[in-house]
Amino acid sequence: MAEPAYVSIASGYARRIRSGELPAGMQLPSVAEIAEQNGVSPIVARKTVELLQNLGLVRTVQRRGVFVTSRPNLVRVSPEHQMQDAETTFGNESDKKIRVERETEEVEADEDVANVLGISPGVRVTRTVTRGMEDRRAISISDTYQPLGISGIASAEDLEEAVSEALPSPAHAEWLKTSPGDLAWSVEQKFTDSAGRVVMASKISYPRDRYAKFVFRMSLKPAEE
Amino acid sequence: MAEPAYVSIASGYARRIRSGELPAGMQLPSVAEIAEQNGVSPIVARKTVELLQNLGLVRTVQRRGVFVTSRPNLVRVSPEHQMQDAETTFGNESDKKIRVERETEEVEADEDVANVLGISPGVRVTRTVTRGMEDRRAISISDTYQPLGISGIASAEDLEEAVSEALPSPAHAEWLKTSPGDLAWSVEQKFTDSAGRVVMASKISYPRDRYAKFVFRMSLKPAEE
DNA sequence: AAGTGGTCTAGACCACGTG
DNA sequence: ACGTGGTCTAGACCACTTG
Repeated sequence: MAEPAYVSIASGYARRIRSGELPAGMQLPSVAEIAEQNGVSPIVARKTVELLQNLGLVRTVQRRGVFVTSRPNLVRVSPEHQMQDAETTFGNESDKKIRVERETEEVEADEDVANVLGISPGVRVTRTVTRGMEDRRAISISDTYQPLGISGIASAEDLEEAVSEALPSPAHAEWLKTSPGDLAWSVEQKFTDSAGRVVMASKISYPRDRYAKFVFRMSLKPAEE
Repeated sequence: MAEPAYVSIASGYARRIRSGELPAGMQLPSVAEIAEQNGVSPIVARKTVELLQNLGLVRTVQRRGVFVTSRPNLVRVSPEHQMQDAETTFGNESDKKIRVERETEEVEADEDVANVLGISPGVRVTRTVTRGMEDRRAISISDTYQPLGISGIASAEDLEEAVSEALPSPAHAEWLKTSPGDLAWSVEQKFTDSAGRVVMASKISYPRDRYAKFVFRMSLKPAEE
């Protein structure tokens, strides 16, 4: 039960990236070159790159090459409110300019949305699409739903967030510029008020190659009653 | 830019699994059969299975086959305290018997541990290994470090958790029975007291095929000061 | 003995970005 | 025109499980 070739080759690159020998933005050898240098077939070299990609250490750009991730430690700190300003969400994590754009419209709730909000399908709700970018690269996109007449989360008392990996919706995939079949980080948020009503629900997608970790900070002190 | 074959084949299986047509525990056709049935080569059929695996819908068992995940909705609810009893951690999520075993020893802090706890390398600390299993299957393993003389988290005021995917340590991989190169969910916990001292730090690994989501619940009400 | 997943070889074509 | 990542074919061997 020896270590597969692609694991040991990837370990070498991982060590050199973590040590700083291969700095952010540097281009790695092409798949063909990795294959040649290590005496393996291209398909094994490709698995090497896939593993490094899943580890968040490199990202591949179609028809250009493999690059060391520019921001391996970008973290997403929770709680994040989709309606707050960009600086509060990402401000302390980045030195680059982050921009957020929003579009709001009134739509009829489909089955999923109705289910989350606890209303009937077809009822009209407010939908806000929020797109975040750093420089010119997409770093997030979300669909936020609220019952009509509610805006903001002032009345919210509790927040539940579920982190998973999932195939993004077509609209999310297009904004994040992910390839078909690529997974994305998915965070589903649910804000509830003291009566247990859901006042806001969001589904946020993040490109996997931009986030190394998801950080949650919480106080263990009891809330005042 | 059409959809790759392995994505569309996987979508079909995903739909049938989600609809319940393929129930939990059912064995999927073998890679060779999937290849034949869909008129593609085995390597494409294999990518199909890999995608379903990354979606958490199936899990593969070496030399036996591919099976629909038995518990696609098992969630890990935070905050989880490594020292608490198993029922509190997992109780409301499972109807099967969950067992936790612990081993505590005194060790010298290596560089990583010293760094997290804010002490010098070589200083002796308490290390607790916690292993969780459901039925006979491993569902978690963690290394918990505490400064000597502190036990429990009674003095902790804040908790920070970082979720990522990572290659598990050899000891973790062995317990979780993952193959070399397999990623695992990794949660790094840090409990700090009012003076900002780290009173407990844990690194927990979870097998990816056992957890569909990581859920965090938090109160938005201000803590009492 | 047969079947399985996991790894691997040695090729191939495509669409697209760069020089 | 060339190199790139992405996809794909048609085979192969291994270690192990199951019947």
